[in-house]
Amino acid sequence: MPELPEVETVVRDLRPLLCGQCLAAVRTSRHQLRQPWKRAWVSAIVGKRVQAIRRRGKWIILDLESSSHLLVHLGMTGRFTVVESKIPKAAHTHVVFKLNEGGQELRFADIRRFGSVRYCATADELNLLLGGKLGPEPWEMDPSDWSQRLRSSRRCLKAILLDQSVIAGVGNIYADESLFVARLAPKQLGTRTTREQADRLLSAIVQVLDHAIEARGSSIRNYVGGNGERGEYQNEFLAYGRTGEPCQNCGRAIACIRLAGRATHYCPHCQRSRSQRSEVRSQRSEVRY
DNA sequence: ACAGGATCCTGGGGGC
DNA sequence: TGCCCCCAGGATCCTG
Repeated sequence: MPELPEVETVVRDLRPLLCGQCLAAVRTSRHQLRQPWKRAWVSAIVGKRVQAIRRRGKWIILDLESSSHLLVHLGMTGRFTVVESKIPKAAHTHVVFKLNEGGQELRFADIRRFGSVRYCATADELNLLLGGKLGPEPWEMDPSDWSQRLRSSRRCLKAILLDQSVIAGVGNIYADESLFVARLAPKQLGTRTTREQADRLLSAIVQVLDHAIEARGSSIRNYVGGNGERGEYQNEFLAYGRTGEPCQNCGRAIACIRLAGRATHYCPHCQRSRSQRSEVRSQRSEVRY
């Protein structure tokens, strides 16, 4: 499931392989992706050089000559890799860009077709697609702005973390991991978040993402980096996918509930909300007196 | 206005 | 062994 660390890994892998290369030909499969491929894009792309490759949230942006762009999203099962042209195409390969040097191809494969590849003729078109609907990158988030964003939402923290217009790049895995590190309840409402908790959560997000990028992201099912290598962060999960296993802080079992339509893993003891803590305190005092 | 749910899609795993 | 059903979840659309 490619989230920010996986997308960042793909971009870092592809950068030395793509920058300066010319896209010499484009082939597409007959299966349409989420964003239908337009035939006119082929002639617009062919012959253009890749000037840069970068990431914004979970989106991959290839900057092409004459201020045009390729915008790629890996969805759930997308793979964006450079491979030797002679290697047979994997199943579910939907778009292939032939590179002018080295006998290689840039291939986009996606089993579930939740991903997308599209062409933007101008920077304005790209900004229109991404600009309005993506919040700041976690490293660039202003802490007081972040606190404000949390406190003005009546949604639970888990739902807010998944909202790309609030903070860009966090998905289900890193939302659970960040909330665990910050020791905050996924169910806690944004409006009930203190400034101290907001600071704690933002540091946890940055810490978890930095660590995951170092490990080349998490390979759960299909994900591989731009060079085809898997990630290793799945071996370091503290909460995600560890239902029933002991919490590394307190030893109690990690629970799994459904929040914002997503499986949510957390420690019911370490990640209690303030109201839950005071409930426990009053129960204890009842027992004592 | 906002929150939550349904939808798209395929492979893998569990149950029978 | 084989079949059916459910689950995984990012973005977007729909509903209350």
